[in-house]
Amino acid sequence: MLDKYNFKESEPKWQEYWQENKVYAFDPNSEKPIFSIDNPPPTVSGHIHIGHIFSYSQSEFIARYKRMTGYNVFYPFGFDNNGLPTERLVEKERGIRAHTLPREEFTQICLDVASKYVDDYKRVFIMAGNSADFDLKYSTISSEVQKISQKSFLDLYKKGNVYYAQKPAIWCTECRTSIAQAELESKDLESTFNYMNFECKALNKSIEIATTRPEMLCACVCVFVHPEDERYKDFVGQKVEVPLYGFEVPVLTDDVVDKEKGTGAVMCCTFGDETDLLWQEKHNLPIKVAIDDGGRMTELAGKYAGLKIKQAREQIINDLQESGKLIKSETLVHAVSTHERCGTPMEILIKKQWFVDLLSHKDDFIEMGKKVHWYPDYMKNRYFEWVANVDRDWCISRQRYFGVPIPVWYCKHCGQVIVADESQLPCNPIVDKPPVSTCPHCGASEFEAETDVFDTWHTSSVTPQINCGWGTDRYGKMMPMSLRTNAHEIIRTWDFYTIVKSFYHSNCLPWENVMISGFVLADKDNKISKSKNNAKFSPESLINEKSADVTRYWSATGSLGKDIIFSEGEFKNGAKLVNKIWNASKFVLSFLQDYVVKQPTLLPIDQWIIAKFNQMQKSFRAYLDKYEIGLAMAELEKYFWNFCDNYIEIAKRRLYNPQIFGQDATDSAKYACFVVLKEMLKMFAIYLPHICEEIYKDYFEKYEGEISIHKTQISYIPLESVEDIVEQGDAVVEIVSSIRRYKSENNLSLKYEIPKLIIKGYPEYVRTFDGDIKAVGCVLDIQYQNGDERAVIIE
RNA sequence: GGGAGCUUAGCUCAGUUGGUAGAGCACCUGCCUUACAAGCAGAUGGUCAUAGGUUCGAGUCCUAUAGUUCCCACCA
Repeated sequence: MLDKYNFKESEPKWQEYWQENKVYAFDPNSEKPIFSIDNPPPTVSGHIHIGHIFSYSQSEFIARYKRMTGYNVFYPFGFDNNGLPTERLVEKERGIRAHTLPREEFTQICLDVASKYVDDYKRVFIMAGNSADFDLKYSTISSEVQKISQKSFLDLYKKGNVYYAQKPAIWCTECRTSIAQAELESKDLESTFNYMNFECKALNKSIEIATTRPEMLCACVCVFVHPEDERYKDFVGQKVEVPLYGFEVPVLTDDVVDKEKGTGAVMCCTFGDETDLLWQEKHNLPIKVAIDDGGRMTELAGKYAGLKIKQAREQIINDLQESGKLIKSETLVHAVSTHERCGTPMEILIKKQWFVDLLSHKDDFIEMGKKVHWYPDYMKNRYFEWVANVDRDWCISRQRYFGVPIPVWYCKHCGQVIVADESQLPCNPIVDKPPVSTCPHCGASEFEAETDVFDTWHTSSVTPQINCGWGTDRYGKMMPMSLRTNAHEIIRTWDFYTIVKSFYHSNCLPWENVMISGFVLADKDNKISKSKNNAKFSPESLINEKSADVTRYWSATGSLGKDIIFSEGEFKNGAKLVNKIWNASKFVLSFLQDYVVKQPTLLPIDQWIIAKFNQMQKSFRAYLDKYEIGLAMAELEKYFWNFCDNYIEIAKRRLYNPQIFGQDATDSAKYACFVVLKEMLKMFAIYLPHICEEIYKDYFEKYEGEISIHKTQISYIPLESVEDIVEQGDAVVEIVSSIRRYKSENNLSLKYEIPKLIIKGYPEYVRTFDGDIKAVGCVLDIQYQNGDERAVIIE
């Protein structure tokens, strides 16, 4: 072995080796039980960040653990490179707007940009030592995946779980598309509460209303007051005049109105917000469209037509003020639902859209959620709460360009929906022909292609179907998958929609277990955001500077499901550990050149270190079986430092001096060192795959026979030992510790030889270790005495 | 407004079923000891957020309170 470990040389070398030799490949012909992981396809929306490394490493540890404990691990790697996130990336990077370009041209640019990013993502994940099987790579824009996504739609259509309807949908005026409830993000925005009078001619008095959206005045359909509000009793049933526009609207009552809010009288516009929507349906109010797809005022707004919402609002407030109609305007901060991708406040527009029925099966989704094992368990609450709060069906059509096409045509004559035939998939209705030549409903023969594409989640919600080969024999055998891994922010989207799809398609769970990871925070309060562009947190610079192993070590120090603070200290500990593993291995192996493995009669202290190893591994496995990667590593680490600081110290005199202690004693130490180091390295290989491979390839390969440490199996060390050997050895460490304390307190060198030591109150078996205590404690003579309390007396 | 997590040493956090408070880092002391000074040994340091309760016994279980973070709702 070399003197110093150089990760800069070692890490790329082994990464290449693993890829070339397909060390992590899934074996479809293996007899071993399958452990399948539904690994999240990262959204191709920009550069990979440290949060990716953190959460992907955590689930990757599980893949390695399962691989090394008897499973045939199915660990694919996908990339979510279609849809709005990718479009936004392309628009930003190229400085273009999708709707200003011909569709084909824009799609081609998206494909080019996405493939560049996919390659880059893959490169960085490999740099981080990720052990996914990249031969199982999928991309959500590929034709294979499009086929499954469209098949999912056809299946839902056949089963009546998806429908086409013209109804109010959540709309993003920036992205010019409908979006789903799950894509909304609540944001506190500053706004103004504007008070104005609606005049009632019949009563010759005015009703005062307050609104944050005065630009919607033109779409006002009525004014609501609370039925028991004494102030406005007279107005109920009367008509009032809308300021600036002059048309009249009725005053109605509804108990949703909050008497305390604003003036207690509220104008209802179609649609200013979701309450308006509720009222419109309940009171069957007329619909007036004030805002268009791109967020500009329509003709309805009169002189404000063509203005952006914000501009129109400013101008109308101005006009109200000038005409003396504005009573007052107060600033306030209120929660506004915005599109999570761009931060634009949502609007409600009536459009024809495709919806997946969620509302009639909420109970089933809850039941499914109960059958899944969530790690950590409390994270399931987020799922249940979300499902309980879902109040609209899932709108899956997007008026965008770069995505999976909705495989549908409409009869130009009667509007009949014609869906593609499964044999046509993947299908692009703009190019392809419908499966019928005449409309089955009216017999007409002209059709209009659907130009919308699917919501990206419509595709990513079928990753289990993609992974398990939906439609092939494999599917039945592989579903449900063993494990889904993701961070907590997409429980309500990815996890939820995946459960919905598996319920509708196969009435089975998509996976048995879900492992949730946290986020990386820069400090106690701050997320590491892309906008801050903090270079020191970039995965590449961390890996280049600190090594992939150390970066992985830091990922492992996180607790399951919890956010982690970026900590220099943990990187330091990781670097120390890697260094120590190297030095300890180098030292131990220097005594084991040309070693021939044979199990000798083991000395008690050698039995002790092996027995402790088995004990540690048991708890290590128990933690990993619960996905507690950090606690498992801590167990291993603790054992390792004990091995170095106590066991090696005791064993090394035998290794150095076979002529004094005899061949049997030396063989016993050699065997224990050999076997413990080998098995420890395998366990460390889960977390620190590079350095462990380096040592394995240099030394242990010839004993194990596998071409990589990552193809070996973690195992217990066979041992026939006396009872209580762990307690016995621990007692020895305790005594040695007392001697060390004495020397430290008396400023003595640790090699100072203590002339006489009296050990009181320890069990008889301690005498067995007489030689070990003498050697490591540097004691010349030991006497044993009985006693009630344990004591170590130095004379 | 509803829900969840967290609150333990100066810092970052462990603490499985209740049984004498733990680790790492930092700080301090000592040690060149024939793998490693990027090392080793040791010391200091905590009313386990607060208040009640259950119990022979509570960091752990129950109830309330406070602080904090997150999720959801609140958009007139």
